[in-house]
Amino acid sequence: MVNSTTVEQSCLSLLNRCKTLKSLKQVHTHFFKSGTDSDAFVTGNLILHSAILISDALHHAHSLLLHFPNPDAFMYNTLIRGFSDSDHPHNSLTTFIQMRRNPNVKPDSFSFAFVLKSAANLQSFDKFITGIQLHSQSITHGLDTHLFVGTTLVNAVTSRVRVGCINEMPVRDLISTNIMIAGYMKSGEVRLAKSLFFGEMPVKDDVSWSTMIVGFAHNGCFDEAFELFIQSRRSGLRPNEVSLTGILSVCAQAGAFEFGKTVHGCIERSGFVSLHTVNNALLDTYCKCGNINMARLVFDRMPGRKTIVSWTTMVAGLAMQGYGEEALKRFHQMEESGIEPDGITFISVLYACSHAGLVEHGVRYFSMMKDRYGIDPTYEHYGCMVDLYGRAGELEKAHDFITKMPVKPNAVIWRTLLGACSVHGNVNLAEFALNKLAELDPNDSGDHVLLSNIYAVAGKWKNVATVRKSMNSQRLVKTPGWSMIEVDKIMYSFVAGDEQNEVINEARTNLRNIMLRLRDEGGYAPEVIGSVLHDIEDEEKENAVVTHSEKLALAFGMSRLCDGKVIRIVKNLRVCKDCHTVMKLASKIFRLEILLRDRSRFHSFRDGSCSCRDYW
DNA sequence: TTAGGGTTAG
Repeated sequence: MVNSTTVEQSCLSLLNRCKTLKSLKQVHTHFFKSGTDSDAFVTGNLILHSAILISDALHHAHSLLLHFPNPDAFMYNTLIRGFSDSDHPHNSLTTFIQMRRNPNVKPDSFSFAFVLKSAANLQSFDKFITGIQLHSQSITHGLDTHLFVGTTLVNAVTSRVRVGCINEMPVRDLISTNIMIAGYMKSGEVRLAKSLFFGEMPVKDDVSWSTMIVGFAHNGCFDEAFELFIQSRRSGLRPNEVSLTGILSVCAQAGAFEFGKTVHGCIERSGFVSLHTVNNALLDTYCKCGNINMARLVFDRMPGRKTIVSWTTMVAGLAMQGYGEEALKRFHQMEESGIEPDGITFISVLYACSHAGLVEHGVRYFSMMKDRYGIDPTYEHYGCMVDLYGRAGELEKAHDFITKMPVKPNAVIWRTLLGACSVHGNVNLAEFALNKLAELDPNDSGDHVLLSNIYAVAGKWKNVATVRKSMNSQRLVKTPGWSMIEVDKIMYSFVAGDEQNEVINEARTNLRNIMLRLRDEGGYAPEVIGSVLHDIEDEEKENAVVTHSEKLALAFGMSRLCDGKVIRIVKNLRVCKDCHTVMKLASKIFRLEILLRDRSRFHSFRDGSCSCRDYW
């Protein structure tokens, strides 16, 4: 008699040799003939191989599950995970719901962890939670077939219930709890992640800490991220390759140069300085913090052969700071070193051309990408080309390029054209682009604000009023602008129209004095026309413009940072023209170096001028 | 018995 363990082991070894769906089906036929295909372990592994280990076999895994008489939790879990990485991630959620409907199966920690991850990636966390909640209610009430009963119950779901629902998990081990924290963080549920991490995890590992740290940053809570990193060090946790790249990415996102330098020191001491991943993250941090000299140093001293990520990061970093020629030089060095560029490299190359006004070069690189390297352009590449022509003021060429694109232009493409129209004041083309945007993505308030600004600059006040009215009726709210500045390794953020507090008051007081000196010594007059504030009095206009968040950050930095230090500001939106003028004047009158990272590039202000050459 | 987590280039 054959031992069942032996049968299962031989089944596994057969499956492990399968690399294609075809060979898997042959093995399946073999199982069928020997009668082992009715075994749950065998089918479970068939599903695992088709859903995860072999490409393009997910549909086969699904059909295996559908045809198996009594599928178990392992099979459902495997399929939930398989769908989460597929073209139809939503099927993870439906598979989970099917599992809940099967009275013979109970979800375990794997089920919750996998489906939560999918839900977070789909950004449908609320639907997922609501779905589970409603479903458990509907089971109790005998309404199983009506999964989503209605909005009344949806509205009744409170945070307390959400936590309760996650507590349904029968087993909660360390790994699944870590995945849940990541899921909460990705879906913006910082409070729930914190309550799990601080309240319900007596045992944490390095992944738990890292998940929290990068999760905080993902939600804009940079101070909490840095604080937790410090706490993790204090509690004796030794950093590793992944946690270091993680904290560096937090510094890069925040533009936290001082904290980044501390982490750099920690890397030098820990011996992780020889790792490519860590070096690449460090390089990116210096680029995103605007310190191109440190970035060059890290890049040039990188041990061993540089990877495509190292080269592309360097090219992108140079491009962002307006060093177009050097970015292209590095690109050619990359080619010479035998590393073949990919689509992402070309995005950086095209970006470099566009921000340095190198139109002809950009056109050549765009052709080279396809002709020499066989890379098909994506929407991002097309977007770069529209930006390239648009920035250079060749708006008709930009429009012409869009009409000749082999794919249907998306909202980003039209938005890029709209942005260019705004810079160059082309009202007709702007209206045309906005009409396209109204079809594709009508809810973006930024688009309406841009058009309204274009009308304002052209003096078309009636049109401005119409746009504002339509924004109000559609309840479109402007994205609030914020700026951050790092002082003594602490990130201070400023939001226009923020409530009063000590920091804001300090910034406001200092700002008033700064503005007076700019007016008296620099001849500053506020830029009010383009600020969509035509319907209020002049004096109010000035006040409203004056309090843009980057000005508050500047004033705060000037009062807190010692002389000679570069003022580094990070802003979430594009800098407005008036703030740009203020930064230029301030750099001259107060003999300051100001570095402003906005949504699209770096502005380096020195002695009254900016590295963007007033073009952004 | 089979499975799972945090990170780096636009």
